[in-house]
Amino acid sequence: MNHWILKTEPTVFSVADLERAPRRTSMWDGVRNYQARNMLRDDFRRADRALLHYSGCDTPGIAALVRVTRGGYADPTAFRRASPHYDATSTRANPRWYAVDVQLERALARIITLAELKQHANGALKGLILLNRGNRLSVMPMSEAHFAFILALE
DNA sequence: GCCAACGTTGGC
DNA sequence: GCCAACGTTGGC
Repeated sequence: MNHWILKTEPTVFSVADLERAPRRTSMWDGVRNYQARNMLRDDFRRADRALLHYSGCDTPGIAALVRVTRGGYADPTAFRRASPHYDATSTRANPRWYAVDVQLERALARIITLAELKQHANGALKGLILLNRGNRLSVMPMSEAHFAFILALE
């Protein structure tokens, strides 16, 4: 089983959106970065677990625990002209972009802030991609040890 | 294939 | 609002 961090701006997509969704499950779509795309397409598996990370907000940090319920499949938003994520170069026969489905396992009792995670950047969380300087990836792999450590901070 | 310019991300 | 970092674009 793989472990992931999924980054989102809470004003765009939040834990509340997952709570409202049928079966608390949403498509994770709109990713338009090749490195992230490759992970969604090739490495995401049903039953993988992921931490939802809020960025671009007052208090960046980990907000929820989710489960992957469907591995990579062609991102349908790339096919829709009206979608902000529309990409004419992505076709059903040869999709360029991929999505996965995630289900909310639970919101965390509190936001585990990025500032708090950084305190462990040279210790237990050494190597965590989220903490890399200038990191902009919206989908990141993480080790099971890092995953467990972060949850234990809750 | 190189690389400068540009746009975007995202923490602070 | 600032700025560092990065990805993409496009001219050559």
